[in-house]
Amino acid sequence: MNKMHEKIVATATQLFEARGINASGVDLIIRESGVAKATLYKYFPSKNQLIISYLRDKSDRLYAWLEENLIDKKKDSLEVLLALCDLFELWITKPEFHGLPFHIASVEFPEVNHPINLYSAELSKELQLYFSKIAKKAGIKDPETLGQQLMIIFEGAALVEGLSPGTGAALRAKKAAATLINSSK
Amino acid sequence: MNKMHEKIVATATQLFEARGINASGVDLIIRESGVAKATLYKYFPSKNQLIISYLRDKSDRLYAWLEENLIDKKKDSLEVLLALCDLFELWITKPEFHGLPFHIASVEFPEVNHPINLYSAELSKELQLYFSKIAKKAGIKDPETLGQQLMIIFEGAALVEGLSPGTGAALRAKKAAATLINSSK
DNA sequence: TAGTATCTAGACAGACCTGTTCATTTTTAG
DNA sequence: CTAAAAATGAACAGGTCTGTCTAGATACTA
Repeated sequence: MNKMHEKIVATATQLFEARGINASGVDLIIRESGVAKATLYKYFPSKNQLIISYLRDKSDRLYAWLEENLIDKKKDSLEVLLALCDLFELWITKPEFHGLPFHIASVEFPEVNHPINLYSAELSKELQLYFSKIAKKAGIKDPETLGQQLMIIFEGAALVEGLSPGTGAALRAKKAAATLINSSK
Repeated sequence: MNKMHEKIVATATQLFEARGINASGVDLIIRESGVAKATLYKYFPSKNQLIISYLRDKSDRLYAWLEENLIDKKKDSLEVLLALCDLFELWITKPEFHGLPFHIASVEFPEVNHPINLYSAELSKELQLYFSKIAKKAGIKDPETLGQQLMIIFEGAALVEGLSPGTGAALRAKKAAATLINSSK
């Protein structure tokens, strides 16, 4: 895509995840990215639009990373579902992980009709659908239920891992997920 | 306690949960509570202290409500653990529920050394301990693991319920919790 | 009723926020 | 090489934020 666009999103991503979205002002973003304010406002008509671009970008990258790592799995087996859980455990224990972006955004913009809250809800549903789709392919009886349950577990794990790092939350979440998958065959 | 203190915390609670913590300025809190700014700053030397009082108060009320509703359960049985899950499902589906307070606070103040982030982590550990304690009394083999897993599930459910209301997240979380409890006997 | 402690309204400082504008410089393309 | 397009830096407007301070009204206590 566009070089400036990318640079701004990359810098915003860093700042949003390190300091929070509301705590990362436009002046800080332009200083850190070395871009003029008028340029930022050329590519993003408002800070809200920049936040939405950041959320979209993070989701895209997550799905790309998941697909890349699931490519060699049999698409219609429990194996792929368990591999997905492994990947989530890996993802949320990475040192650079800072919580599910759309979830953080929905907390920072809690008003139900705020565009960022609405978009966060969309991304959340998207992720839930992704889980359910893979559960269905794996032959799970009620894939929608299991899909949502797995998402609940990993969202919770992301939270607890962030709040109490090093207490094994991600690993225990994965084990809980495995138990649940086995009970849902 | 003190009347002013209570009134300020009550108003702050309402605003924090409806609009977010950072979006609820001191000026708004005093206007809504009908208290002078100097009075607020007499009881709370800073807004941070008010936030911490709010977090403490919410936790206290939660534990009091849980204890009150668990009082007639046999303290050393699976029954009490399942009742606890029932109560959490009930709690997070209440219309006035707006997410786990300490979790929201930790997202709004993500810097790891910020006093509110530190206090949120404390409250999170407190809740995990509460789960583990009850799991232990219920005779669970590894109560610490199950305690954390249950907390992960209900934190996740609180999130998903908030982000996608009406999709049955809380109920499915409770069923997942029951499955997990049965596998941990 | 007198005196003390408490609360009130409001102005104020100093910092930060988003978004706009404009003259100047740099980059790009033919 | 030249002309158009893009990016820069800086100032500006209008608003918000936390926290301080003061002068006067109100409430409690003895």
